Amino acid sequence: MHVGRTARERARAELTREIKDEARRQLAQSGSDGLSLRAVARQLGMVSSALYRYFPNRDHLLTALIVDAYNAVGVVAENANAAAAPTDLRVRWGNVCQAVRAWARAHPHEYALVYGSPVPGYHAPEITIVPAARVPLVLVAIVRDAWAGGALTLDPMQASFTPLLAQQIGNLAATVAPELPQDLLVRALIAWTQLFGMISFEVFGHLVGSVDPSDEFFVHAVERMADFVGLPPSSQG
Amino acid sequence: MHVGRTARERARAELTREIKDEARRQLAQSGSDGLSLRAVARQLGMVSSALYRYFPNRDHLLTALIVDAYNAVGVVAENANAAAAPTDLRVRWGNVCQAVRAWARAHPHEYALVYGSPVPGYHAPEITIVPAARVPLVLVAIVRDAWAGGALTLDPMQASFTPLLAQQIGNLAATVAPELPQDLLVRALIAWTQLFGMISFEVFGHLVGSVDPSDEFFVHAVERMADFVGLPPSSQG
DNA sequence: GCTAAGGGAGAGCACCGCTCTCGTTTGAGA
DNA sequence: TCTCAAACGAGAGCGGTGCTCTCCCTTAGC
Repeated sequence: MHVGRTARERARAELTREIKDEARRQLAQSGSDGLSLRAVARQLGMVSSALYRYFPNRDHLLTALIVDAYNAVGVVAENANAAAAPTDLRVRWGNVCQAVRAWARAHPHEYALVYGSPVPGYHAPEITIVPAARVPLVLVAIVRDAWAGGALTLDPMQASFTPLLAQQIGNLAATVAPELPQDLLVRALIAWTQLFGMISFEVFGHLVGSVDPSDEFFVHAVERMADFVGLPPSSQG
Repeated sequence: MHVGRTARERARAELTREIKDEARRQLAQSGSDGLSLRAVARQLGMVSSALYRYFPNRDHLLTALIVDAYNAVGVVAENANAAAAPTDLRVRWGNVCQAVRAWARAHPHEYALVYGSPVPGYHAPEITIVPAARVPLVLVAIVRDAWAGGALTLDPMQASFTPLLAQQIGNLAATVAPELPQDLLVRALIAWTQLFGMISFEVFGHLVGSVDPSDEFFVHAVERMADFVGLPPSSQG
């Protein structure tokens, strides 16, 4: 594996990882604003300027953490999806939603880094696109399986799309789910935004006055959105 | 009105307002991280320490801006609701959602300040609770009117609530909509989270790969969520 | 073995939030 | 009307930040 890697290269890779680990540790404690390059360097026993050999500036370090966070929540969602019987679509759906929520609650600052306000002056670089798509792709995969299996409890309707929206959804479908009726893809998108809206409200404290703790509201809403996309009742029930 | 207000008191009130205005100006340009007390003071021709006579620290200034932002979006929602015929529930619903989205797009940094990641170490003080409730209260008001008028297109079901959730919803209903079936209130909550999830995704750039520009997706989703809560078709159509 | 690139240390710049001290101004009560 | 405490602005200063630049040592490839 590490053929041709010199000692210097290995040291660089390792230090890069250590910097990210320490940065993630501080991020988890203090949030992205509290993440200080100087503090990271201090913790690693080096001087702050040395850190710039590995990351050109603070934003690049944050970007690396963002990519890692996207991948972390993506893996969690994929595993949750794979843990259920492939034919039990509703359990898969519920597992994925629960897994994303659990990850968000366990890593609120990383969640905020990714799904909260973008860092000022910061615009998501291309590197984040693929990892960012992992969770929605899992959700779409479930809907695709439901459609392919003829299991959906509602008939997709086509009529009500404006031309531009139909085109946008068509383009999106072409890359992620060509065979899926547009109506279903739109419903999945809506469920996707609802899921993260709900999680964000919980993690950021907007549910405190209404449904907090929100565990039961969450499972209820997830079921309702599973209804909304047309998933059949759990085969196990 | 200003009986008993000394010149000093009036000057203090005015300067406090000017500080907030200038802070809001900088917030709109640079985001909350870019908001600097020193820069605000500089712009106002005073020295930074003088600013601490008016706000004990940066967080208090941010809190004032948060309250203002909640009220701003709340007013916008209330006006949009009032602008439609009271009986045309779906138009009211659509107006409110569109108004909130428009405000968010026009003031992305203020939106991020309120609905994005909470500032590190910052926990929403009580003063924000009432202003924060204005938008959801408008949504609930529409659902209440629909229920009171017998206009809803679906029958609320009661069965599927767990005890804790039923209790939470009951408590919430007691303070905002005592006569509303719990099922309807839950549906409104879900629609509320969907609305802000969708707006956050748009403002924070998470829809770039899928439905962007998202105007038409937004109106479609709003209609779908109006269906979801059971609002009847527009009486004007 | 030489040389160029890689990498750490340190000083320094301009900024930040915040505190403290020191005069000045203001306004309310004696 | 005079007094005196409170309110207020200016300035210096502390410890922190991101980032740059220079210096010097080490490493790796020719």
